[in-house]
Amino acid sequence: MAKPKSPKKREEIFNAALRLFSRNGYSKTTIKDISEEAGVSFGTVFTYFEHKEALFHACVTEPLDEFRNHLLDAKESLDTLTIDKLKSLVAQHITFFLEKEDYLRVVQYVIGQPERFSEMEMLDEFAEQFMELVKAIVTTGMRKGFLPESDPDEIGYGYLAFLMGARLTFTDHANVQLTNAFKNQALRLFGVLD
Amino acid sequence: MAKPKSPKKREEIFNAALRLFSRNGYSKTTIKDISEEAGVSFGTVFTYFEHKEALFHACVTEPLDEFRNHLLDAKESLDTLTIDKLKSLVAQHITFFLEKEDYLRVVQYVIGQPERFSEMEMLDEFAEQFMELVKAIVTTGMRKGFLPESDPDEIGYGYLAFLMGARLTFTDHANVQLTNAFKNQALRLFGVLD
Amino acid sequence: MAKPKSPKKREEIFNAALRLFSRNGYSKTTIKDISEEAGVSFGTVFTYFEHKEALFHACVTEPLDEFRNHLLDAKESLDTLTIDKLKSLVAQHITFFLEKEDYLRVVQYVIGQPERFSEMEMLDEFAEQFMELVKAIVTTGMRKGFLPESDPDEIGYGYLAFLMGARLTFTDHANVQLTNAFKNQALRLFGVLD
Amino acid sequence: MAKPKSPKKREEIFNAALRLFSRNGYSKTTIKDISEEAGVSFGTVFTYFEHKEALFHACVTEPLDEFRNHLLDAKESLDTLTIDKLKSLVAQHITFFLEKEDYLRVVQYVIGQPERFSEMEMLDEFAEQFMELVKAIVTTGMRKGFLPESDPDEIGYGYLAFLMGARLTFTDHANVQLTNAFKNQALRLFGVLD
DNA sequence: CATGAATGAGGCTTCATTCAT
DNA sequence: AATGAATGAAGCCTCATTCAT
Repeated sequence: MAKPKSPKKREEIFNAALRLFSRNGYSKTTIKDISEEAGVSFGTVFTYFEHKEALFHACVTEPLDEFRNHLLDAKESLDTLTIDKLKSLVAQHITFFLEKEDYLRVVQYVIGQPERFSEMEMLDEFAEQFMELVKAIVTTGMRKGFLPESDPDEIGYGYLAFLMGARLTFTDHANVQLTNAFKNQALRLFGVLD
Repeated sequence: MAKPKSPKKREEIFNAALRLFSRNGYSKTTIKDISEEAGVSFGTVFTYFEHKEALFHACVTEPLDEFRNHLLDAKESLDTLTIDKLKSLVAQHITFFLEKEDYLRVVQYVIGQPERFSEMEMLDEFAEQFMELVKAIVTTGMRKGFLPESDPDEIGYGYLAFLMGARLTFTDHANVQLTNAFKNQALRLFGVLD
Repeated sequence: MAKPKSPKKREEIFNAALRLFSRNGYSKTTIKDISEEAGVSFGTVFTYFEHKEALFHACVTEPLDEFRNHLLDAKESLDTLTIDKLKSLVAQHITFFLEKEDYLRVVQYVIGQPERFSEMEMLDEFAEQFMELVKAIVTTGMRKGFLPESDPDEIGYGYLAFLMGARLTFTDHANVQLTNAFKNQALRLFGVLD
Repeated sequence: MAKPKSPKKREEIFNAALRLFSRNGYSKTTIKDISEEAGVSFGTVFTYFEHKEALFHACVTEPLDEFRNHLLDAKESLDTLTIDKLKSLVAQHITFFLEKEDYLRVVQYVIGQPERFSEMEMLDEFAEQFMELVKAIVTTGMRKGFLPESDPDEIGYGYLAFLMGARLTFTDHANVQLTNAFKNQALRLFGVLD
C-alpha cells in the first residue's frame, strides 16, 4: 500500500502557483519557482498536475466555484430585497473582490490576453451570470421603488467593470479609506447617492 | 543629436511590438515575432532598441504623453466648466479609453505585475495627476452647484477605477450600447443621474 | 537458495520487457511501459530486476540457452549426417530464426550497437560456437561426398550472416513463400542446388 | 548581408549525427553529443535541422540516393550481362555494403523498430526496387545460360537478406578473408559454385 | 545599416530509482 | 512483497543577444 496522493500537498502547490502566477504572469513563473514556494521538489509538481498549463488552468477555474457561491446566492433573496440589504450586498462584493487579490490578478491576466488562453470562455460565462443577477437586483429595486429609473443592462456592465477596475487599478488595498470610497461609488452606479 | 536611423522603421517596430505585447504579454512575445509583424529582419530590431526590455519600456512610457495631452488639458478650462462640458468630457474619456485598446492592455499587464515592472512607477504618477484633475473638477462642480455634495477623493479613485475596468473587463468594445452604458454609468459616479 | 518471489510474475515482466525492447529499443522503453504490459505496478519491476539494465541483460542472455539447445545439439549426430538430414536441419534453423522474432530483434539491437552493450561478448561467443558447428557439418558433408568442394570457414560466416539477414531484413515473416525462399537459398550456400 | 547557412557546416553536423546514431541509436544519441562531434555549438544544430527527428530522418533518407545510383544502375547494361560481369557486380555490392557501415547500422536500427520509425516506408520501397533488379539479372542469366534454373523471386529475397546480414552480423569488416567469403557465398545464392 | 548564423542559458518534461506505507 | 509518491538528473528545444558579412 503506497502513499496516496496527498490533497494537502496538491493544495500547497496550487496556492504557490496562484501566488506566483498572479505576481509574475504565466511565462515568467517557472515550475521550479512554484516547487520552491510550495516546499516540494521539482518533480512533485508533475505528480499533481500534468502540465504547467494544467496547473494554470486549475488556478483559473477552480476558485470560480467559490465566486459562484459568494456572488450568485443573492438570487434567492430577491423577494425580500431592501435598500439596506442592497447596501450590505455591495459592501460584501467590494470586500470580496478586494480580498481575492491573487486570484483576480490571474483573471486579469487571462482577460488581458483572451486570444491566448482558452480559460477566457469560462470567465465570460461567469461574468454573464453575474450581470444577470445585477440586472435582477436593479429591476427589483425599481419595482419596489428604492432605486431610481435606470437601464438594468447598463448597470450590469458598469458594476462589473467597476468591481474589476477597483481591484485591478490600485495596489494599496489595505487602505480603509479606499475601500469606503469604492463602496460609496459602487452605490452611485445603482443611482443611490448616499 | 538626432539618430540617423529611419524613424519610420522605428515606428513600425514599435507598433508591431505594442500590438504583440498587448495580445500575448511580454514573455510570450518574441523578437522574431515582432520583426516579422514589422516586416524587418530580426537583427534590425536591435538597431532601434537595445534590449527587448527597452522596447517594452518604450511601449509603456511613450504613449503616456498622448494620454497626458488628451486627459489633463481640461485643467485649464476649469473656470468655464458646466454640466454639459462635464458630460462631454466624460464621454471623451470613455471614448479615448476604449480606443486605446492595445496600449491599455499593455498598461494592464504592467499593473497586474507591479513588482515585476519598474514602469509601474510612471503609471502611478500619471494616475495621481489624473485623479488630481478629477478632484478639481468635482470641487468646481460642487462650488458651481451642478454636482451634488461628494467626496472628491472618492470620485477620483472611483472614476479611474471605472475607466480602467470598463476597458479591461470586456472584450467586445466595438459595441455602441456598451459605450453608452459606460458613459451613463461614469456620470453616475459624479452623482449625475441622467 | 531460491528467491521466494513469484516466478510467474518474473516471467510476465520478462516477456513484457522482451516484447517492448524488441519493438522500441532500450531507451524508448520505459519501466512503466513494461509494468503496464505485464499487468503489475511499476514498483514491482524493481522487485524482480535490480535495474533497467539488469532486465535488459536478462532479455539478451537468458534466451541464449534455448538457442544453444536448438542449434548446437546437431553436433552429436554428425556421424550419421546425410544430405536429407542437412536439408531438414537447415529448414529447422530457418524456422527457428523466423519464430524468435522478439528475441532476435533485441539481439539485432545489441549487434547494431556493440560498443554500447557489454552483452555483445556473449553473443559473439555463441556465434563462434554456431559457426564451429557449421564448419563441422561442411567438413563432414564433403568427406561423405554429398557436399561439393567448399571452404568451411566461408560457409560458416555466410550461413550465419544469411540467417540473421533473413530474420532482420524483412518484416513480413508470416509469408510461407518467403520461408521457402530462405530454405532453398540457405542450401545454396552449402553448394546444394536443389 | 549576413552569413548564409554554410552547407559545409550542415554536412559536418550530418556526418557527426550519422556516426553517433549508428553507434548508439537514436535515443542514446544527444544533440549535445552531435554538436560536440561536429565541432559546433549546441544551438547551431537547430539552425540546420528543425528537430532531432528531422536530423535522423535526413540521416536515413539522404544517403539512399547514393545507394540508388550505385545499386540500381546495372539495370541499363542487362543486355550485355555475362557471368564475369555478374561476378564483378556482386563483388561491387559486397564492397559497397561493407563500406557503408555507419549508414547501414542506422538502416538496421530503423528496420529493427519498423513501427517506431516512419522512414521504414522509404527503405521498403528501395528494397523492392533492388530486388526487382536482382530478379531481372537472374532472368537474363538463365536465358543466356550462365545461371542454373532458379526462382528469381527467391534469389531476390535471399540476396538482399544476405547482403544485410553480412553487413550487420559481424563487426570485423576490415578482414579481407571475410570479404572474400561473402563474395563467394553471394555467388552461390545465384547458383554459381565457383 | 541590415541581416541572420552562431551561441548557450534556461525552461519544460520524462523517467529511473528510492523508500515510506 | 507490492505499491506509487517523491526526487532530481538529463534531454530537447526556445530565444535573446552577439557579431561577422
